[in-house]
Amino acid sequence: MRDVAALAKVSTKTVSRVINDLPGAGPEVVERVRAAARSLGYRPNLTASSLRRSDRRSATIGVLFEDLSNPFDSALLRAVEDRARHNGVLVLAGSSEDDRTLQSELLVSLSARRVDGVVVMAAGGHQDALQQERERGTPMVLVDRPPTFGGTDCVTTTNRDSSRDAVLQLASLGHRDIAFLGDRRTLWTSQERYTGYLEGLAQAGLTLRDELVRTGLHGADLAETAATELLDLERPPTALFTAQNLVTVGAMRVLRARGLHHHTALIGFDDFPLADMLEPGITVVRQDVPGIGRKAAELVFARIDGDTSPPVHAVVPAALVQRGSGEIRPSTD
Amino acid sequence: MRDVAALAKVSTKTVSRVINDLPGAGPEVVERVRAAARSLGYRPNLTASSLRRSDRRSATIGVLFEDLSNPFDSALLRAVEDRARHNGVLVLAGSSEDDRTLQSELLVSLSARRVDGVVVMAAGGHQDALQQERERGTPMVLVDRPPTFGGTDCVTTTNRDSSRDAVLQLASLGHRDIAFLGDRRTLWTSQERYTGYLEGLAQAGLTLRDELVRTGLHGADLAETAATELLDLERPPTALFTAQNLVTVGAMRVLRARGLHHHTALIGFDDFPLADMLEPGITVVRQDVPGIGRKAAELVFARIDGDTSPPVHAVVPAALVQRGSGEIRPSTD
DNA sequence: GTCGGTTACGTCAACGTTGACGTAGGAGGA
DNA sequence: TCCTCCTACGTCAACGTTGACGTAACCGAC
Repeated sequence: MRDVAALAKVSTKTVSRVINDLPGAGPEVVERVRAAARSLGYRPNLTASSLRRSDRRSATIGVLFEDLSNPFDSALLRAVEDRARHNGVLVLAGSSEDDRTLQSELLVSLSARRVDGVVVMAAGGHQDALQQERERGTPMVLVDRPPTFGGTDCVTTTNRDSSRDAVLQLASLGHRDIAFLGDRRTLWTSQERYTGYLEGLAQAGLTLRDELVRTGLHGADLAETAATELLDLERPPTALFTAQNLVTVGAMRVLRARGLHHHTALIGFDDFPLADMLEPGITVVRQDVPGIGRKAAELVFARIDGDTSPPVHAVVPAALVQRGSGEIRPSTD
Repeated sequence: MRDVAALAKVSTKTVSRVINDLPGAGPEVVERVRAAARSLGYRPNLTASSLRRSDRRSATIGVLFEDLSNPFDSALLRAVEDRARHNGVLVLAGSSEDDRTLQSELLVSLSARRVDGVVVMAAGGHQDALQQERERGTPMVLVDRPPTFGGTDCVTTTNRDSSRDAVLQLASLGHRDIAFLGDRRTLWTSQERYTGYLEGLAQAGLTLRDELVRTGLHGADLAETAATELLDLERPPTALFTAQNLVTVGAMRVLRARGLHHHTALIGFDDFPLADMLEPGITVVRQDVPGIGRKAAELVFARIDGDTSPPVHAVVPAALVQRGSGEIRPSTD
């Protein structure tokens, strides 16, 4: 910047004015400075600028999801990114791997870089680190899972209602033995979906069979094992409700391996690519992922802009997408 | 920091020493400073620190891919992120949407934040903005597509060789009419895969039928149209080589709609989730995405650490994964 | 002609941190 | 005893930028 000022024979302050399109620079000087900046390949230093400016904004937000390579997470990231770009804001992204220690470290890293706000998919268990960061004043929005502490916005989907609807659809087709396969119980979404499952059973007048409930299935492999065990029961389920997409994939693998994919009904929570291309197509509860991301980004930016209205828990509706697997009737033998 | 210093009754410089674990602070003082920092909730400001430090590192790198919600891109991002975390480095991520203007703007944004280096999936067409940034001294590694300018590392896969192998496999099964469906011709990968296709045909002693080549298929919809047209030919292809994953999906949809998925062979470039769950499973050329990401990250970090050896073009081998669709023989009617 | 107002600059200090360097006090050796 | 060296601090300035404020020149109005 000093070099540009010297070359254009003005003060650095005037260069600053030109760069930021502030008034107080004559047209001729503006042109001279622009030319000098171009010829020297000058790039303003945003970090220095934000250090000095009164608003102290870094025009950067942090995004802390479980696994950026997961389609759900990456679609969410993309939605947040689009909204951020719209505001001239860049995104620092990290994967917490659902590990509180790692999440906490990443949060400190983001904080050290003075991000203007964060969008977090909270790791399971206590949220002390998140709460602490929030209490330091960092604008924060939780996605997918709500905070266990107060004063913080979040965006989730209709986990319970949509799960209930899925179970009700299976029941209405005549299924009486509907299994629940869920992710780790520490996850709020898992619990909600399980509650929805229970509500669905109750509403349909079905009684819960405990041995048809398998949880703690983190990853497709564990889901495969669980599905295998379920199908080996003396009275196996005629329908499966899988409460997470990797679990759905694991269950599908087993059904397919046993040639049951046209006989055992399956509804999964969370859509996944090509679910429509399988035979049968997989009926799923589809979350509005871009909608969730957009909403989350809108909330952070509103808070960053000083919105002090009471915290919001936005719920973005999910929809049941019928593709075949969830419309299979129980075998009549 | 001043507050911490005041509370611990030392100078800010001593606080700095304690925070950075530098020698020159007595054990008692260290403890006092630590306690003060804790009680005040002090967080060092990395941007101010990097402004002042001599190495001028921001401990942040930029990642500029085409679309972060694309599974290929997000898997790559994750691999880079893992390697970065290992170095205590955070990742600023952006989607260029294969738009040079947008890519250039994002590059300027990254540069303004003084990232230590960038990993870029170059947008199609000229690479003036990339070259300019590179010439400013920013460590840069291109992934998926090589630079059109010199002095820059890149990591790609065996586009040509693997495409040739795919075509040779189809030819060895007896296919003589093998179609090529490719993405936009401005993309280097598209061109390479097409060249591999030509080499395969030549090596198998087959002659190229121009009407079996369709390119410029950006997205599954265009691929569907092209596949439909191909199958409507008087002498339709008995095998398809689809050179990008969305193109593969589009082609699959059409084959399925026409009931040809067990009769027309299909090999796609790039794996995608659940390709093994379809009927038939889709034979693909699978890139080693984590390997590419890891290598790219290693290269940037080496350059950031001052490695001045000649630029490298790393080639990470892809593998043909046989799942059924690529092993279909031509109908004998 | 004088005055208030505006425009187009410049000067200075500060944002939070650290490199360079200074200094006081104690340990150790000749 | 005196000098040297080391340790444990502190002081100062600077990184690149901008807010606050100053100032010189010019304009129009009375």
